[in-house]
Amino acid sequence: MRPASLPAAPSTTELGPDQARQLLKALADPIRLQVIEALGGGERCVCELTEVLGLAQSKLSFHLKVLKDAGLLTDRQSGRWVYYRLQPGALNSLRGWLGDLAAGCTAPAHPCS
Amino acid sequence: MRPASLPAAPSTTELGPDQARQLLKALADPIRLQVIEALGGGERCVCELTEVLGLAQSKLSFHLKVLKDAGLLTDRQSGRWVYYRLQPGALNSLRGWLGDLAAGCTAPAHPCS
DNA sequence: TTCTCCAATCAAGCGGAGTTGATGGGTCTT
DNA sequence: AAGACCCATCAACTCCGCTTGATTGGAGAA
Repeated sequence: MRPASLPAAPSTTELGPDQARQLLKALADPIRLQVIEALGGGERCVCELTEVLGLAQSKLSFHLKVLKDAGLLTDRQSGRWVYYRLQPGALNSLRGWLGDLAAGCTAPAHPCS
Repeated sequence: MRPASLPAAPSTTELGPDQARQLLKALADPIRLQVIEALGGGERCVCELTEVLGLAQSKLSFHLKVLKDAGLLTDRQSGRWVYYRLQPGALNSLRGWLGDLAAGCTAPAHPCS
């Protein structure tokens, strides 16, 4: 059994439907979207995010885990703080996946019965 | 200044965060993803989709409504059948939105306290 | 008209994601 | 050492999305 929890290889890797679903689900939440946007400005520690977003520490930790498990975030511990940072490759992978999905939208009508 | 790392797909319509969330949520379901993929082959009526996907009529109708409300599908009635078809612009809009989101991922570290 | 078929909608039940508050582990300070 | 601080995790609860089965409406067919 692998150590697991490394769903996101670097930059543009082909991701399977499960990983894509996990990314979509992770992004489809207003709080997690705020986290993403807040981290768009750069690496931040949890204590800072709780202030900026006005969230309970427990709640924020829960959503950070969801984002991390999806491969959208990585964390780094420094002293007693934990810094989270975006993993831009994940967003681009999802973009590529959506492109592949959209690529199969040309076909003739298919009369029924 | 643009990161200039991606071809910058010109999104058809700028969508707000609410619409983006709705699209993400609609796509983050295995059944609805199967519907999307099935419709990638072209327009299909509901009765056909129930057979192909092996779903109860009621269940399929529920998911079709979710996808339609999100703007991913359009429907057309012909006789007593209803045909559903993909709305490729929605996928591309979401792609563009993801691109904008990923565009803000370059920033310096931000030491805490 | 009545009957059959297709699809949307409804109500009820179920299950899982999200929230809350408390606890525990880890690190630095005193 | 003890204490303060940051963060993850846990248990209990709420709530909403999904499922199920039945009903309704609409459009042909007999």
